[in-house]
Amino acid sequence: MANTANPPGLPSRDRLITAMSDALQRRGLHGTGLAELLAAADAPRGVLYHHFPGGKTELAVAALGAYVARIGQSLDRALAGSGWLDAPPDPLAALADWLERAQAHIEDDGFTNGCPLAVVALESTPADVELRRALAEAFAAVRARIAAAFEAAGRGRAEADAVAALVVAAYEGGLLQARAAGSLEPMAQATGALLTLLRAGAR
Amino acid sequence: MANTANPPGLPSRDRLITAMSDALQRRGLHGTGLAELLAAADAPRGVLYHHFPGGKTELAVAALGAYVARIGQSLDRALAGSGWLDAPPDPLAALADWLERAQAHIEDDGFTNGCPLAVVALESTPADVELRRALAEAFAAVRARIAAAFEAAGRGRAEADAVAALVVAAYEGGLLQARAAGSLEPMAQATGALLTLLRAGAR
Amino acid sequence: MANTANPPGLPSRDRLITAMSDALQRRGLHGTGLAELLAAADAPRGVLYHHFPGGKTELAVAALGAYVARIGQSLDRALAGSGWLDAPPDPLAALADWLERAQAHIEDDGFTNGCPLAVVALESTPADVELRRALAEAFAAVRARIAAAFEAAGRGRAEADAVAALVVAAYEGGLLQARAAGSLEPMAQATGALLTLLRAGAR
Amino acid sequence: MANTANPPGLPSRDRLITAMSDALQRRGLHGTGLAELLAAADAPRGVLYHHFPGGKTELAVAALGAYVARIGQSLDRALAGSGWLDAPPDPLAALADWLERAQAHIEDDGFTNGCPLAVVALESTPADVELRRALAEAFAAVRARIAAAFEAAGRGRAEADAVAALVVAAYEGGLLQARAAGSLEPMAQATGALLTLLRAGAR
DNA sequence: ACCGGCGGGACCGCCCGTTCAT
DNA sequence: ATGAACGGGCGGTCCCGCCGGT
Repeated sequence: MANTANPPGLPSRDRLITAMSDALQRRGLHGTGLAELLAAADAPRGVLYHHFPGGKTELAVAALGAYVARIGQSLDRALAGSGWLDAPPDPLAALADWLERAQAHIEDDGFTNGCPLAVVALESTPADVELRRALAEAFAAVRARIAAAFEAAGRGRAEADAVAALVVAAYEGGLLQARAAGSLEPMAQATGALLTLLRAGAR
Repeated sequence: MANTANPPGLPSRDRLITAMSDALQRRGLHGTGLAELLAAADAPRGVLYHHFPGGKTELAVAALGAYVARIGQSLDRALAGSGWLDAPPDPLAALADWLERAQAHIEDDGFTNGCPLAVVALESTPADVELRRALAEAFAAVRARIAAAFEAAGRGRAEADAVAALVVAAYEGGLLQARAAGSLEPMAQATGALLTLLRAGAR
Repeated sequence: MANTANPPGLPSRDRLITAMSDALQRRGLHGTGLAELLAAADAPRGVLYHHFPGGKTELAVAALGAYVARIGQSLDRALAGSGWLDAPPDPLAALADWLERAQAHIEDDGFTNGCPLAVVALESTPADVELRRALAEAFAAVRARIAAAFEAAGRGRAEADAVAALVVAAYEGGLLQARAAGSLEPMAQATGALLTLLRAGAR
Repeated sequence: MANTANPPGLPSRDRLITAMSDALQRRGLHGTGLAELLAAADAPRGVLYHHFPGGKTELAVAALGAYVARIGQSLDRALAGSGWLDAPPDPLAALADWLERAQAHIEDDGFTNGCPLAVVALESTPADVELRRALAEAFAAVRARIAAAFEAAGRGRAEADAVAALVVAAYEGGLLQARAAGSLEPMAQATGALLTLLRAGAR
């Protein structure tokens, strides 16, 4: 989510994935040329097709995978740490914290970075099967993680799933409005309203 | 929002705008070539730069403007018609209706069409000043329309604004997840949860 | 030769000619688009083809004609004024003066303006008949004017013609080197050497 | 200087340079499209930007460099061979020979080929920094070569430099008039007058 | 395992010329 | 006599994918 610099110590495969992940957040898939990726990763043309025979698309899929893995861990840490000893965890507080930190990052880098999942979701067509499959899995995984936390906190399965979808939607839709506005305000409003409503609903 | 066919009766300028609007919903700005726009609008290359000296970007700005005008009218009709005679209007019911119809459309066309505002918001960078300005105004206008309805229904100004941001976010974030999933479910869950929470909050 | 501003008082036909003359001196014929000419002349597209049905080429021919007329007058004034009362005129001194003033202009505008005749001569091919005819006449007229002055000063016809050709060549070739160097030096050297040699030859 | 055919044995990079050099002599930089260059060099579009990332301009710079190298060698051969055994070399005779041969070529190809240095000097603006730098170096190198010969023949440094500038100017300005006239005459007159004056000046 | 070179298609922008209403 | 709209062709640039050679 932050604007990751590209440490030259990593293998070129990883550097390519990082570069693609970064580029997706900034300009999306079609707005990103291989040349800039290769330059950013300081890799020659050949290694891309060595590691990713499927070319640009396969690299994008890998970048999406890496991104979900990273965000999944981040959520896990936040939601798991929300309970104290045996006390029941409070996913709302954890979520509020997580969103707070995320928004701080977003504001810090001046709204240059969006969500790679979201851009690709909007740039791809149903014909882009690999991308769409990766996206479907990615979003499902994130929602599942959040839904599990709400279920563990006592909400029903269906309600937890719905709330998870709304949480993700509020994040993505808020971030997107923040980028458009060049200001955190709409995102802060959206997530704020969401948390208020959820807290009220939790009674 | 639906996939508008391009009536040859309209002037070429309008046909270009329609074509761009359509293309943005499908593949985004960078994924759309001028060739396909011109083919869809049945227009030669020269007329584009005659009507839009700023080229692709200026056309995109125009398309975003046309889109927001269209959706603004749609919202106006829905939210204005929600009151019956002198009875106080019910924005929640109106919104539910509107979302219902929108989702029906989205499912019907097989998730080929997203929101042009959202794609461009994610594909553009802060350096794309014209686009970002257009987007900022567009989203602000939509939020204002929704917020006004909630304010008219008795909510405070700040709360109405926040709720409006969340409504837009839920729509955009839900649509985006639906496209990724190739299924309406996540969007239905997100909007469903939103309406449930809002109804509960309204008491 | 100087960088002529475009007084809005003149008829549009003349403004176009001035604009073309200017542009030729800066970027040549192929480097100049009609759009910038029309903008510089503040004229709509239609008037160009009204006054110059032959389009860009015809306008260029007219600009070349206007340029020779202007430079011809300038030479006439310089060479005619070189004699005092009934004393025999001294074309060398007149030429030296003229070249001096020309070079001052050239240096002043930072080598942005070259000679329109020269550029077109080098950009055109034998197939560009109208241009080549205009150029042939233009250069011949200039040479004739100079040759006449030398003949009047007592040189033989053939020698005067040859010297005139050399004078023109030294001017054009010097100017061209000055542009390339971004410095007046090569032109000053060339014209200086020319005048020295001519003075020595005149004894 | 002559219209070089393009031997398919050479690497594509060299074929492109040759093609550009040729085209510059005929129609100048702006009058030359990449398509014809690529066709003449029998090269696909990609290789141009592989070898010349700076595009057309970088190729033009390379072509200017190749041209000046070629003409430099030609001058070296002519001027070096002008002395016999220990006899002092006669640059005037060598120059006369060289100009004779050059003009024969020029007349033979029907004034289709000019000097690539000259066209670019007149088509470029001070803003075209790479081109102008290349041109400055190119002309300076040619003048230096000629000046050295005159200095070796006993003329002073400053005089030799000035004469060299005049020689180059007479060549360029003469060639340019010949193209315009469609006849060698003006160039023959200019170079003839130059040599006469120089011989007289040398005593 | 790497990498420079190649291939040619497609990108967006602008070109110059014409037409048809004023 | 003006000027807006049109017409497509061509401008230079950069694209992504694939080979050879090492």
